[in-house]
Amino acid sequence: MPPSSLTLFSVSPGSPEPLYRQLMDQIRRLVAGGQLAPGDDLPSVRDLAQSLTLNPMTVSKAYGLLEMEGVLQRRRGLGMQVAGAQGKPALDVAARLELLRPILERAALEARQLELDSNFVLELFQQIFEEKT
Amino acid sequence: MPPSSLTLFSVSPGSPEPLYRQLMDQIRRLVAGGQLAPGDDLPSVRDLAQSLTLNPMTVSKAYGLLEMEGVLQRRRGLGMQVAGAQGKPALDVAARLELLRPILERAALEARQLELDSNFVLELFQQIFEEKT
Amino acid sequence: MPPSSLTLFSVSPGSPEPLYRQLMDQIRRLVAGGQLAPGDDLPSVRDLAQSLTLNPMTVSKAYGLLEMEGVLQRRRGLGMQVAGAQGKPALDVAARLELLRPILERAALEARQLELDSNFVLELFQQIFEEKT
Amino acid sequence: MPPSSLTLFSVSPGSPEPLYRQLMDQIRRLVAGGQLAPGDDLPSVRDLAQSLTLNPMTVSKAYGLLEMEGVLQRRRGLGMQVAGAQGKPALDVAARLELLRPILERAALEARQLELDSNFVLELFQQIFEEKT
DNA sequence: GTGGTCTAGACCACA
DNA sequence: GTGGTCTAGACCACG
Repeated sequence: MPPSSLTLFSVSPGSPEPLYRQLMDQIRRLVAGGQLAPGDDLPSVRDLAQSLTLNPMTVSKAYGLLEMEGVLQRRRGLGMQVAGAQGKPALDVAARLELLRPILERAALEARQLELDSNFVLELFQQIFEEKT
Repeated sequence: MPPSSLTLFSVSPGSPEPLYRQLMDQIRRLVAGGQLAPGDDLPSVRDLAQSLTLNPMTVSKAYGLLEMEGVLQRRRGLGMQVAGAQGKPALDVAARLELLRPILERAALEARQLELDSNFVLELFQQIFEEKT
Repeated sequence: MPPSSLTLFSVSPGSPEPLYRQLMDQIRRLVAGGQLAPGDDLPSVRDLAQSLTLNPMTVSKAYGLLEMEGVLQRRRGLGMQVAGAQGKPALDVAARLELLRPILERAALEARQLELDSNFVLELFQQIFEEKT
Repeated sequence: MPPSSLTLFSVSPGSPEPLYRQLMDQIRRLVAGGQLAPGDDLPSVRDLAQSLTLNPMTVSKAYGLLEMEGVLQRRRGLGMQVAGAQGKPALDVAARLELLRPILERAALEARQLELDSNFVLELFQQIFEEKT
C-alpha cells in the first residue's frame, strides 16, 4: 500500500464549488477509478494543504467527511487510508459512468445554450480528452 | 415586441442556487431558445418581483447583470428589453466553442480520474446531448 | 433663417448621460460652433422625437431648459428658434475649446489609466478626427 | 503582499456619481498606477465600509463588479486581492487603444459640432494629457 | 410608470 | 474572520 502521490490532486480556487467539496469529489473519483486502492495511504493533511496552497482545515474537513461516508478510514497516528473491501467494493464501468453523468449534463446544457452543433462539440471533447492522456 | 408573459418565469427558493442566478439562467435560456426574441419587453422589476414573491432588488440584480452581459438592454424609463442583434456581434462557432472548452476540460479530467474509456464517455455524452434537445 | 436639418442630431441611448442632457449639450455646441445661427428654426418637438425615436417629452424638456438658459427662444405657434444676438454672442475659438475641455480630460484620464503612451493616443485621435470629416 | 491601507480610499457622498462606482474607479486607478500591486490584499468589506461610513453592501457591490472585470480576485474566506498576471493576459497596446476609441470618437464628434480646427484640438488634448501625468 | 442606489439588519457558507 | 445573498423600505432621476 504505497502512499498516494501528491500530483494526483488539484483544485481550482476560481470555481464556485467549495474547495473542500472539490477535494472530496476528486478523492471519490480516484477511489472509484482504482487509482487509489483500498489500503493506500493518503497524503497528510499538512502536505496536501501545502501542495495545493489550501488551509489545512479545508483538507481536514474533506478527509473527515469522507471518513463519515466510509470512503476513507483514519488509522490513529498513521494518517488516513483508503477504506478496505468491507467499506465499498470497487465500482464497475457503468457505475463510474453514472458518476460522470452530472458534469456531462451540465456541459450539454451549456452547449445547447450556445447553440452549438453536437458534432463540433463531440469533436472538441474528444480532442481535449485525448491530448491530455 | 409584445411584453413577455409573467408566466414564463419561476424560481425555487429551496435551491442552493441563488435566486438572482436562477433568474439569469432562465432568461438566458428563454432568449437562446427564442421564447424571448430581440426587442421583446421584459416584465417590470416590480411586477416580476411580486409575481415571484421576491424582493425587487433581487430581480433588479439579475436584470443588471444580464445587461452587462449584453443579453438585455435598458430603455430608460421604459423598462428592459431583449437586446437586439446589435447588442452582441454574435460570436462565430469557433468562439462559442472556446467558451465551452473549460467545462469540457473539467469533464475530461473527471473521466480520466474515473479511469473511463474515451469511447464510453463520448457515447454517454452524445446520448445526453441529444435526448434533451 | 432656414430650418435646421434633422441630420445634425443624434443621441446614444446606451450612454449613462440622460437623453435630454445629451440633446441640450449637442444643441449648445451646434449654436456655439455656428452650425445653428441666431434666428434658425429648430425641428419641431414631434419631428425631432420621431427622428431620434425619443419620447416627445424628452425633446420638449431639452428645449424648455435651453429656453430658460437663453440659448433658444419660443415663438408662439411657430416653434423654437435659436436666440438672437441679444441672447448670447457667438463664441470665439478659445471659448469653444473650453467647452471641449471636459471630454478631453475624461479621455486623457482613461488613456492614463490604460497606461497608454501619449503619442499613440494622439495619433489615433487625429486619425479618427480626420476620417469622419 | 501587504494589506492595503484604508487611508488610500475615499468617497464623496455629495457627488452625482454613485458611491460604488466612485470606489470602482478609484480601485482601478490604484491598480493601474501600481499603488495596489497584484497579490495585494484589499481591506475587508466591513472595514472599508466602516472607514468610509458606507453600508457594507455598497462596498461589496464594487468588489463584486471588479471581480467580474478581472481586476480583483476572491480568495474564499480570506478576502479579496488584486488579480495577478494570470487574471488578465494583459492587453497589448493595440487592444488598449481600441478600448479608448469610443471616447475619442465622441470627443471628435463634439469638436466637429463646435467647428473646431483639428490642430487646436490636438494641441489642447496633448496639453491636458501631459500636465496631469 | 420605469430602473438605480443606498441603508439597516439578518442569515448563510467557507476557511 | 471572510464575502454572498436576501429582505424591507426609502429616495432619486428619467421619460
